[in-house]
Amino acid sequence: MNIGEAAERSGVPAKTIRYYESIGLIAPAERSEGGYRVYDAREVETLRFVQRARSLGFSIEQVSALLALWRDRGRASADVKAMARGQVAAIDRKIAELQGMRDTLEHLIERCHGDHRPDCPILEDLAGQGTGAAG
Amino acid sequence: MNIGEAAERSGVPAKTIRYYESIGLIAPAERSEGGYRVYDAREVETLRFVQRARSLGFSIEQVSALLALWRDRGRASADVKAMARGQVAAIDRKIAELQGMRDTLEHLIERCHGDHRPDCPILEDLAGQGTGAAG
DNA sequence: ATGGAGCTTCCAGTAGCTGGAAGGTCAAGA
DNA sequence: TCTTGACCTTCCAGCTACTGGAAGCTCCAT
Repeated sequence: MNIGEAAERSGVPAKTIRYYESIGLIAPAERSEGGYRVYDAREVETLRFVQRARSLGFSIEQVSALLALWRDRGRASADVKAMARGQVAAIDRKIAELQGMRDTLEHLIERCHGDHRPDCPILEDLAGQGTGAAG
Repeated sequence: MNIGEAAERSGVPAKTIRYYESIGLIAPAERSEGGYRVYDAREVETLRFVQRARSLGFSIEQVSALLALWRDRGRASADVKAMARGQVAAIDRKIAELQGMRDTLEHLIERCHGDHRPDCPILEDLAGQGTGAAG
């Protein structure tokens, strides 16, 4: 199949497939006589794997490592589990950071009249604090 | 004061101050005879404002709007409040997305032995699912 | 032969900086 | 006066992970 169909079946846009190939995340596809990239079911499966891992927040580099583990039939599941745990920890840090921002903003919003008057604790806070308190 | 001191006092790196100037977020600084940028307390205050707003997750474009509101002594606080509410909503969306990722990963981790054996539900899931379930 | 969908490569742009090179300025010390 | 070195200047490149678009080639149906 051509790249368009592979894109449709894997959920990875054609443009992105070429990009993944260009950075070496996936192997260069075979080419037809006319120079078109040709894919089979196996490669679509790989693309799906990449897609799913990306949607779970793994970076390209992490996906590359996961792909290697996936292809290594003899690998220890502990390796994969450790990566997943690391990813959960990273996500937790991001969530905590966002929560901090959120709480600060919420607090400011509560104290802001939100009417036609110019008094606004939100701006006053932004102006008054030196370093960020949310991260 | 020179850019180094302004950076130290505001918490915004010198490099970033120049960047902010280059994109028009802040006004071009005065220059000394030798061509050095010169700052006063007022500009440091502006930089702090920017720093704080950025740390709360506002985009450069949003910060630009907030700066305009801040400088407009007659503005209605409702405008600011609306922006802050929008920002909270955006943060909430991001948190929800991350929570989804987190929960999926946590679930997979629970089912993974994490030992020397190659069986790993994490990889199996990544390979088996078509489209992402976390976003 | 022709039209159009789909493919190719390559360049540029997105957000928000950050690092580094090459060189100018300034104040202190010998 | 000269030198040293910290600090400043501009400009270019690179980071993540794509995405859009231009110019041109291929393939298939009519």
